[in-house]
Amino acid sequence: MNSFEEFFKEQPIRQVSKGEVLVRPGQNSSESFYVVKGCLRSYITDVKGKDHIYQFAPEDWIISDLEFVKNKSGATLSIDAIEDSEVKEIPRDKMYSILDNDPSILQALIQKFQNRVYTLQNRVLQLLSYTAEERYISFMNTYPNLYHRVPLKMVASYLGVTPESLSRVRKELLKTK
Amino acid sequence: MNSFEEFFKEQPIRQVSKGEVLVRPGQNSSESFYVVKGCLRSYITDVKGKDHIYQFAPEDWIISDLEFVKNKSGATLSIDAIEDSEVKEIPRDKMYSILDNDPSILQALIQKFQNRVYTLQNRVLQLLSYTAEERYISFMNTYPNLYHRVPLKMVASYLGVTPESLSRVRKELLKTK
DNA sequence: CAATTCACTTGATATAGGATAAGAAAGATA
DNA sequence: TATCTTTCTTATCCTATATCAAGTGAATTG
Repeated sequence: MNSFEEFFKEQPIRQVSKGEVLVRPGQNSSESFYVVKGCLRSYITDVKGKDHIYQFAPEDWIISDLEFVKNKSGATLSIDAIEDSEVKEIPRDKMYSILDNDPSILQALIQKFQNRVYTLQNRVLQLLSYTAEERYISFMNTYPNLYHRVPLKMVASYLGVTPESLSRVRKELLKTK
Repeated sequence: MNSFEEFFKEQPIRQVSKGEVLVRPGQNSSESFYVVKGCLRSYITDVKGKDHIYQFAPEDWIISDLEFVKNKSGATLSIDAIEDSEVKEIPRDKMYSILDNDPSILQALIQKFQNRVYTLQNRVLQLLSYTAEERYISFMNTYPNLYHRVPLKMVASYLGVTPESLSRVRKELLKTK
């Protein structure tokens, strides 16, 4: 065993249909999911009942609420399927057992975390400095295979704008080009 | 040697004065800094010449541009001192050599990354869903020892608002309480 | 395939926060 | 202590984006 991917591949495939919820807010039997086919998303629901998408996970991505380990307070992550999907899942405790002592696996995980941090950092900096239009363009460039596949309103939720605004942004872009 | 902290502690202390720049945009001899005394910050300067603070590092924090390893595009990280400070520094290659093969150090680093991701995630979710006022309150709660020590305009830059707006927010808060 | 729900667009109006400008306060320097 | 510089505040005006409200089209489902 020398990688997560291999570990995931050993797991049986689980079919999930569009709309199916895999992780619920507050639930603490959390898992990681490797997406074989389809697309998942993770998101929080704020106090006003509005969703904010934290991450999309199309084919070959791993998604989890691992990052919420330390979470004491309100923020509650959910994961659901936005397309009919096939996933392989690993419960958290099993996940940790993989990590035990093999330096090469640990190194690989560090690499993954570094990528994660890099991505998040870019998102923070874009949220701090970009307009809605700039963020949308950046999203299309960064995820060229995703933006036409995910409903506009979810892209809006990921970018931190309303669907109405994003619709207008898109209209403007079509005009200009 | 079983922790970063120990490794840092072995290094000699370097004095830096307020305003001194430790890492310049584009420079690739990057280092990590452990802050013994004072406070550093990392930030990018966007195309319009505006600073956006990515992180503060008061006593006992480690700050680096490690996270910018993969950065190809325009964004350029800088690190400077916002108070007269004392730091211990480790160049990147030395940093990597520490990580070589000791699982316990690797585990510790993974833990650090997990915390980092958790923090960044919270920041993303707050930027997506909070008003300027809510972000300011959250900042004060999260960093109670920092907000009164860092100039308001830097807090504003960290939160993604103008100093003028933050000043107004603060005024409102004083009224309401 | 009719019905119902969901996704997207468009328009009118409202608002949080930005930009600009100027002054007050507080620190730094000489 | 006086001068210079930086930080913070306050006021006015302005813009990007939100909100509210319909309407249209597309997709799912009975």
